Amino acid sequence: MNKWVLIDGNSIANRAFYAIKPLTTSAGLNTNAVFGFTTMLLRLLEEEKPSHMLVAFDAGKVTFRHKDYGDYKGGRAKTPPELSEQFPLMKELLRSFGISQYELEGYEADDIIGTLSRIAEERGDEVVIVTGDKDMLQLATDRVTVLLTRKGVSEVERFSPAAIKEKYGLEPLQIIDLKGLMGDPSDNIPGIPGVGEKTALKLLHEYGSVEEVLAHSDELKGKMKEKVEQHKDDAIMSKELATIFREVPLEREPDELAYRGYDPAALAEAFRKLEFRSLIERLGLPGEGGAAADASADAAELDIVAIASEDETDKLSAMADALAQSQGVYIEAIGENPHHAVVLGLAVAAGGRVYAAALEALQGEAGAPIRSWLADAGAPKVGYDLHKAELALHWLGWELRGTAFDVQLAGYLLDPTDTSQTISGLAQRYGLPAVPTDESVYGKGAKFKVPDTETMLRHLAVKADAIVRIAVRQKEDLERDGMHRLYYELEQPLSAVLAGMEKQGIVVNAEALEQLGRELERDIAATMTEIYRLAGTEFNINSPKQLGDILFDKLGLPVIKKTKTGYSTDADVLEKLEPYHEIVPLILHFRQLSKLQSTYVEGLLKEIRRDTGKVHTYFRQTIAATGRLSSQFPNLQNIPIRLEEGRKIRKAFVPSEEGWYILAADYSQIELRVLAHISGDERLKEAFINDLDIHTKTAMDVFGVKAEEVDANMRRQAKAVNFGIVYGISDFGLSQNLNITRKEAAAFIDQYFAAFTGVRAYMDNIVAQARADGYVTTLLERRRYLPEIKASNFNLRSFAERTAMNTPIQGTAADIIKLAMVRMHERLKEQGLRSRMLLQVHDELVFEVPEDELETMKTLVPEVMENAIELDVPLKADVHYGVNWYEAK
DNA sequence: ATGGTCACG
DNA sequence: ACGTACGTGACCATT
Repeated sequence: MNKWVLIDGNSIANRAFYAIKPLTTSAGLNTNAVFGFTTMLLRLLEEEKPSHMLVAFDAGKVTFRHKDYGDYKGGRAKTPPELSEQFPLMKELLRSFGISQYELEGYEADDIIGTLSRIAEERGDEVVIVTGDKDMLQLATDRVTVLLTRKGVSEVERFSPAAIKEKYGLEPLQIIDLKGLMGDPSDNIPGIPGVGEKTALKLLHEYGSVEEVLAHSDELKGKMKEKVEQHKDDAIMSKELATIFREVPLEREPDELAYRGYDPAALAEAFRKLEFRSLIERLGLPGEGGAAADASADAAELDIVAIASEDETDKLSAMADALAQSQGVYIEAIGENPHHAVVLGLAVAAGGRVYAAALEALQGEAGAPIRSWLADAGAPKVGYDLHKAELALHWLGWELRGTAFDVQLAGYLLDPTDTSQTISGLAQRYGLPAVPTDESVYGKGAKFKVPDTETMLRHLAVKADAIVRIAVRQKEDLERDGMHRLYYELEQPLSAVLAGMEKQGIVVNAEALEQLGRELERDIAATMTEIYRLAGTEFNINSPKQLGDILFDKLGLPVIKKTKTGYSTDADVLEKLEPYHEIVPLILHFRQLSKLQSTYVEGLLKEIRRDTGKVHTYFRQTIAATGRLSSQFPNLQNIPIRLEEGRKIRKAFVPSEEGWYILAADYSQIELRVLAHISGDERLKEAFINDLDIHTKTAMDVFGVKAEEVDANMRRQAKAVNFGIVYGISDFGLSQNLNITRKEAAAFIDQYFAAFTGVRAYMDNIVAQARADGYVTTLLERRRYLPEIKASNFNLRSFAERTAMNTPIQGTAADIIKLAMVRMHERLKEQGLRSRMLLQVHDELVFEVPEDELETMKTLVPEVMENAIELDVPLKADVHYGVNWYEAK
């Protein structure tokens, strides 16, 4: 059977444009929408394997719909020039792909697709329609599936008539009625004012169509009745406008749309013009002049000396001699966890050559000069993820010092939202010679395999060479963006501090955890038995699906919230269900216990190293978009504390030496202090200068009462408002958190802003600034781009606005504690202290301290933390110590 | 691999 | 009208 893929070109291009970060060719031509469009085409070709394919575009400014309704698409914002200039590129690219495209004066892409899908269906063919426009769901049938883009263009949702029924409770054709009732502001289709999706769906479930709703308008009540009756004509017209016209006079024969694949040379040429090097490589397209664009093409230009074994002493000594002129180094450590990574080898770009040596070649005597070069703090190294390399080498007994520049770290500062700072990606960004991706060399997942040594070493060499070139460009960029000092004075030094903490590790007392585990086990078993008894059957309580069946189908409890796959059973929901059935609190209890058991008892026990008796976390410096650290393998930044049962886990975290103590110091209200500083709000500053209880103070101002009139509940609510402010407040979010109505939440927020006018001004300004600049910054000039701040999609835009409010606050707090860590590291060394910094938990630093240093550390740590930076308000750090982490409270 | 849930700041 | 609090990581069940 034939399969047709019909693409709504304008819709997909639009989605791609707003979803994908700005991207230009070296000549400055915008290509982000083309890029998104291309990846979408590639995925469709791969996944759908179409026999026929067509991309339809809107044509002309006036369509037949304008004849009936002059205002059609009236309110729509103009297409930005950055996008319009990309349409010719897309059309040209389609020719290179050999994919048909079509546009017809007076008709929209929808109508062309509607007509073709009808024709294809009549021939008995299968059709897949790809669009971002929900209206097109009206075309779905047993043979016609509609793929709607989600999350920009990276994901699609597949709609058959059954899926539409499930999601909206409507037949495909009723989608037209839906739009008739609710209208569509983006096309200036009026619908009935005051009727949104929720109301429209309710009406349609009841009456079935626009006509039936209008016929029964007398059954409606109040405002609704009034509106419907007033806007009958609008509803009818809106429905007509939303109806896709399926009789467009096409001048094409169906078989002209047959897709026969692309010519690799033509496609490669098109990609080269667009500078889509990664795609050329990903598809294995021919390079310029026809040679395959594989690693060897680029590597051929490199002068590589590959050293596979320690017998190659001449080469090894040549490598050792060249190290003095070394520029770039790449150390290959395989595996996500650097404490268990396997080092394959390293490559050094030096003196016009790249030396690449396998680990085996470096382990003997001939490798000694290379090992001492690695350990030499006076020998500067430019590399990629040297933090990971340092840890991986550590467990081999090798040292790595003298990190001068790291392109992964610099890449993160230049764009902290770019989740994969790979050498291949960085090379592409700067228009440098292509570097094969690690995936293309090693494969991934179950298919991961180290190739022959020769190939592996060549890959390392290419990466070492690229590092040097990338570094040059990044240094310019860091300077340009004002992040030079942030990099050299903060992040780069911090990297070594973190590696030191991670190598040190922290002792976890296995016996203590096992004891706790046995107690949990008893409680879990008893709880399970009771749950099964009340449910009348045994089931997997850990399965949200099975649990949902028991609670909502078997026991008939009310459904509070749904997830996309079924009933929601999260703690929020269960708490609301507590009064209905005695099984509910038991499930909450079970959840709490099994979380502790699996993640914190069993999980942590697995991470204790046999050789050190410690857990060695990996603090990642290039993950969090705000500038915070993250912690993995295990995550030691989320050890329980809020509930006493879980808090006991902390008793297992103990000092590594007899008679030492765990000392923990945490910033008090650092984020609100930062907010006071950057907003300049006088009242908030005043509160901190006088060291008031900030939540009580907030309650006084929000509720307009005196200090002694603030009760626990008022303080709790004020605290939630303060959290909300830091997160980029919304009335809905606050109402959820406090279990109050949206109106009440909105009133709190208004009260807050009336009192803290400087905070309101800051929130307004930062959003405006993000709009104008496209990014926000922290106090130390850390930057985060927010392209979605201009999105027309309300959700995307709102999210970006909240992020604009939150990131400078969270990020500045992160800057400050990072500064404190670097200073603290220096002070410990300068003062010859034996105390060791072990952990950072966002606003807290954890140390192990010998008894005779307790007094010193009790003053030194808060002093360093409080003076890490000078703000308009004082910083405050509290310090506690004890024989374990639990007692340090 | 993905989604749901829950631990932390 | 829209559907939400900001930032993470680990575990389990399910595909």
